[in-house]
Formats: sequence, structure tokens, C-alpha cells
Amino acid sequence: MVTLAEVAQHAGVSASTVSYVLSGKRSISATTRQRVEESIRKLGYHPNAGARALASSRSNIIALMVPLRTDMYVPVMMEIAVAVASAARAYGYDILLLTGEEGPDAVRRVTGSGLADAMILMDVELDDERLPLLRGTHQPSVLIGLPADTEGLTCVDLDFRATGALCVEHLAELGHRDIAVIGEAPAVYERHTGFAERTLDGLRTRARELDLRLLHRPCEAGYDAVAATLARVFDERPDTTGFVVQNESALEPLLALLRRWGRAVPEDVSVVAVCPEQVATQASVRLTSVALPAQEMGRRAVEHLVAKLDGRGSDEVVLLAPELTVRASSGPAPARP
Amino acid sequence: MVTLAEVAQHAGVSASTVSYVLSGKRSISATTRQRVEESIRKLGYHPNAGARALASSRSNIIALMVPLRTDMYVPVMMEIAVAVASAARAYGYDILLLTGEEGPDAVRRVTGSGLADAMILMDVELDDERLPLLRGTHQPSVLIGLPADTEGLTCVDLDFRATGALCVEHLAELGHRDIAVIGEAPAVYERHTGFAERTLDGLRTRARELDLRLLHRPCEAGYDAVAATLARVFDERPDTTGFVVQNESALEPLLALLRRWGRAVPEDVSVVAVCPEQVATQASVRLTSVALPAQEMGRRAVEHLVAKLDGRGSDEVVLLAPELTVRASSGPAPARP
DNA sequence: AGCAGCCATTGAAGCGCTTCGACGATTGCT
DNA sequence: AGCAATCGTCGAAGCGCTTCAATGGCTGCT
Repeated sequence: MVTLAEVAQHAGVSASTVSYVLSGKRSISATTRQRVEESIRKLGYHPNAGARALASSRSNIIALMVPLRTDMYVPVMMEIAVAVASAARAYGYDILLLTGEEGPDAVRRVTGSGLADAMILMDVELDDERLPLLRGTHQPSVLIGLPADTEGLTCVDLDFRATGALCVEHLAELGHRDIAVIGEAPAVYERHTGFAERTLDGLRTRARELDLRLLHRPCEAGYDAVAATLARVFDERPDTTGFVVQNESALEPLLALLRRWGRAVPEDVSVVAVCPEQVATQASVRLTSVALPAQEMGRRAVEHLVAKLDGRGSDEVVLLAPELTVRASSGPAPARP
Repeated sequence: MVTLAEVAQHAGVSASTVSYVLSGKRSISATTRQRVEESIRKLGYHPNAGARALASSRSNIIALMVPLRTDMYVPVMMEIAVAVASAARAYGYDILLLTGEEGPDAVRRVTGSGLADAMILMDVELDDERLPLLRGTHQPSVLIGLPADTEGLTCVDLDFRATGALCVEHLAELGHRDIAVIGEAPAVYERHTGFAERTLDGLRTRARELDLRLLHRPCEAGYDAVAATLARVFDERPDTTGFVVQNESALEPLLALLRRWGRAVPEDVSVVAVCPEQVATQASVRLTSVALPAQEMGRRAVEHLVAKLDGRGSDEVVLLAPELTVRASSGPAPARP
């Protein structure tokens, strides 16, 4: 294993000079720099991460806590995680992957041990038990998601309240009066996940303002669960003509079931989805949807974190404005009988 | 920040004693141990990861290289990643998340810097460019996937060749003579991904042995792509009654399209999928399938890696035996006209 | 010519931990 | 009772790096 000292010797300079060449924290003459860089290349030198972390108390690692749950739509999480990893690398950081399993202990462990310089938390609940810990430490962190109290926190998230409102407005403009919301699995609401509750709030508020009737039904994944939910919806509100779906795994079953019920999309019923663009465009009907900007959220989270680590940036709540794209799954409400 | 020395002082012992209490590498009297543990708890001490890594040249981190690609079915990857993370934690290791982006450089960087003690590589190609590097280093590694040449490597994977054979056998037993394979996206084959090619090989070999006609069509994700593929299949081989699908995102569209073509499942055509159990049971038809044991693969990979890190274990290729579960999507071939 | 100021470079201290050899105190043996 | 082996604890060295104060050689000014 090649060390700094060996590089220094090979280049005929002192160890500190090599260090300064590497970090650029002091000016180095062009000739020396070149000689050092040459030696580094020749010897195949890589700075030792542990030693560097010890001496500088900087690990250049960002911890990312992803949920372990199986009741969430995983691809979105994965997409965010990958975006975070890519963005972090661009700033010279690596990603430490923590699963939700350990819960708050993971936060303690990571901040306590200096394993990571900062944290990104996903799958935030409204009253998340990890938040007090984050507030109590000086380690920078960013949440992807929005808890109830954002005091002293930096959050990045899609504006799900506005998303809900936007979906309702779209359907209202098309003349729909009875709207059903096919939501995430019940467990997601039971643990008060921020995004789910906020969307619901946006939906309900706007529906009330526009004097629409709104039915919300959580829905497990799987064809049968969707079938049961849909049957219940048409049973309780036969006049339902508008659907808002915030549950990617329910989308394709729903479209299939609507066909089976003899309801044409978009002539008889309209469907608006909250899902990644890819899902919306690859479904059996090209879906009118509000995009879930996974990449952007991941990127923004990293940018804010890096800003904090560099002493720039402050606590801030970044809500990305939702954008609704009209595709083939929504149209004017059918004339009332 | 609390240090070892402070704990030692608080407990009235030397620093090395505290270290030995933590590592258990020397015997410590019960009373001393208790006193030290008490101090650790009281002061909220967490060992500094960097210092530990420097002194012991062990980071207790395993690097996991996941593909960045979008043409693969992500949930499986995610499931493996999460299983790896959980299993690793159980052995006291954390996971460093590397995206495929950096390619071989990431391997160099991680092994060179001592950032991680070992690596797990996913999405292995038959002739992967990262392999020479792994063979050239003394750092333990495990592949999830199977390259062409496994000399000097440890691999964990589902036996995809046997998987292919199993699917063909099942359909053959039911009397199907014309079988179509709906495969992964063309790009997956173009870069010679191990699992895709091996499955195909298993399918073809067994089909030849059993004297069946086999048609293989790669297929992009998305309803339209599946529609085009299916149309082509029925055009080229109108007598096709058996489908093997190794492309999770094509499953639901395929089932919907078969209905549209007026082919009942399983009365007119049988479908065998290679996919996670969850997908098979939640589809609109409960699918006969060979399970993709993501959890088990992740777990096994970690176990082998830990064994290597402990000086136990050796290079080995672990091929998990495929298991075919018969569900509602396969049945006897219809009588020939 | 003489001095201030700057630039490039260095030596040394120290980051917090592990680990090795050493040492006194027990213990078990003859 | 006397000696060897064992046990529990300690001090010190050192892991590979960063960083600070210090140094010497310049340049440019008066």
C-alpha cells in the first residue's frame, strides 16, 4: 500500500507538500505540482480514507437513510437514492446506505462515530422520531419529505398539497363532480407519512372549495385489492367519474378493471395519476399525471447538503411546484343522465 | 465529542483497557468491564470510525455496486440492496453505495483508499471489465451474478440456465409445442448480462432436447412495446400457446393484451414468469413463476463476504436452485385443430 | 542597499484508536 | 514453600494524514 510519505520521497518533497498538492489549500509552484502528480500516478497512490478522516475530521461521506418498507412504491425510492449517489459523487462525496431498520439509533451511531459528515433522510413521517436527534446535533442534514414541524430543518419535497389541489382542479375544469382517490396502502396513512397526508389535505381542501364530492380509499398493492376498492367506490358513489391515483402499483390494475366494468377512459371516467413520468407514459393508457420528480429531489437534497457542509446555505424548506401533464386518460365528464 | 481517553479517565482505567472491553480481544475482569460499560453509556461514547479504521486498517464497510441502468427491473435490485444492507448490519458492517456510473474506477478508488473492506458487485456482465481488477486485488469480493469466467471469484446467483430449462419443461409437460420468450430490453442482451444470456441458453437447450419450437423476442418496457412484440409473435408463430416472460414490466401489459387478442389464460395460452413472488401473486392473473430470490441472494452474498473477511471461506460459485410454483396462468395446451 | 512582504516549502504536532510487549498479581503445580 | 503459568491491566508506539507555525528565498519598494 502506497502512502503519502512514499509519494513525497519519490517526488523529493516533504509530505506536507504532497498533501497541499492534493487539497489545493496552499499555493504550490507549477513544477513541484507536476512532479508530485507524476509520482502519484506512477506509484498508483490513493489517500487512505481513514487517516484522512481522522486528521481532518471529515469523512466525505453522506449517509442516506432509505425506508425498508415494502408497502411503498420502491422504484421512486431507488430513483431518488441513485440520483443522490450520483449527485454526491459529483461533489466528491460517497453514500453510506442505511436502512430504516435501525431507526433513530442509526442517526446516533452515524453522528457519534463521524462515519458520515451529513445525512439525508427519506420517508419522513409527520412527527418523525428521528427529528429531535437531528435538531440536537450540529451535523447537517436534509429531509426528502416534509414533517409537521420544519423548525430548524432543511426539507426538499414535491409540494404535495398543491399536487392534490392541482389534480382536483383539473378534474373540476373538465366537469367532474364526483371524485374518488385511490391512495397508498393503509399503513402509509397510519404512520402519518408526510406526502400522503399532505396530498390528501390538498385534495380535500380544493374539493371543498370547488364544491366537489371526494371519496378517499387507501389501497393495498395487488390486483385483487384494487378490484375490491373499486367495487366499493362504485357501490358507494355510482356517479364517480374522476379518479386520482396516488399508488403506482394500483394504476395498471385499475385501468384493467375499469375496462372490465365497461367504463371507457377517458370517455366515461378520467384518471389522474401522481407518479413518475415513466410510469405515466408506459401504462396501457397514456396517463394524465403529476410527475414525481425523483431525480430532481435527490439532486436538490445533495446540493443543499453540500452548501451546508461548505458553510453556505441555511435551513430552508424547498417545495417543488407540481406540474400536471395532460395525456390520454382525462377528458370532459360525460353528460349527466 | 467524547473520546476513548475520556471514557478511560471517567472509568479510572487506561485507554487500552477500554479498547479491549470494546473489542473483546483480551480478557477483562467482570467488574472492570461493567465500570467501563457504565462510563460509555453515561458519556454517550461512540468510537470514531476514522481513527478505528486507521489504527486497525479495517473500515467495517462493504461497498455495494448497484447498476444505474434504467433498462433493468429496479425493484429486484432494490430488494437485493436492502437485503444486503440488513444482512451486513447484522455482522457489524455498513454499506457504501456505489452506482455503476464510475465503472472500474470505483473499484480502484475503493480498494486503494481502504474506504471499504470488501465489495459486492451487481449486474455482472459475462465479460465484465471490473473483474480483472477484482482478481488483481487482495480485497475480498462477491458477485451477485455470473460472469463467463468465474476463476478466482465468488459468485452468488440464481441458476438461470436451470431456470430456463425448468420453464420449458413445465410448458412441455402441459403439451405446449410452440413457445415464445418475452425477454428483457435489447440493451440487456447487447451488453451480455449474465443472467439474461444464461436463461436464454437454458431455454434453448431444453427446447431443442424436447423438440419444441422456441421464439425469443427482447422487449422494451411499456405497453406499446409489448403490444408490438406480441403482434409479431402471433404473426410469426400463430400456433404459440406457451409464453415465458423474463421482464417484469412486460407482464401486466402482456396479460391485458392477451385478453384483447381473445386468448384466455390458461385455457388458450399459458404464461410462465421469471419474477419476484410478490409480482407473481399480485398480477391480474396469479402467475405460474420461477421466483427471483432477491433477499436470499443478498443475504448469501454478505455471508460469503463476511466469511472471507474472517479468513474463512474460499472462492466458490453458489447457484441457487430455481423453484417453479404453479399458479393460475398455466394449464394444458389446447387441442390442436 | 536595505527592508517589508510575499511565496513556496518544511518539520512537527496531533487526530483517536488498536495493539504489542511488559508487568504485577494471582493461581496452580510440585 | 517455591516456581511457572496465567490473568488483567497498562504504557507507548504508531496507523497515514492534515495543518499550523516557522523558514528561507524572492520580489519590489524606497
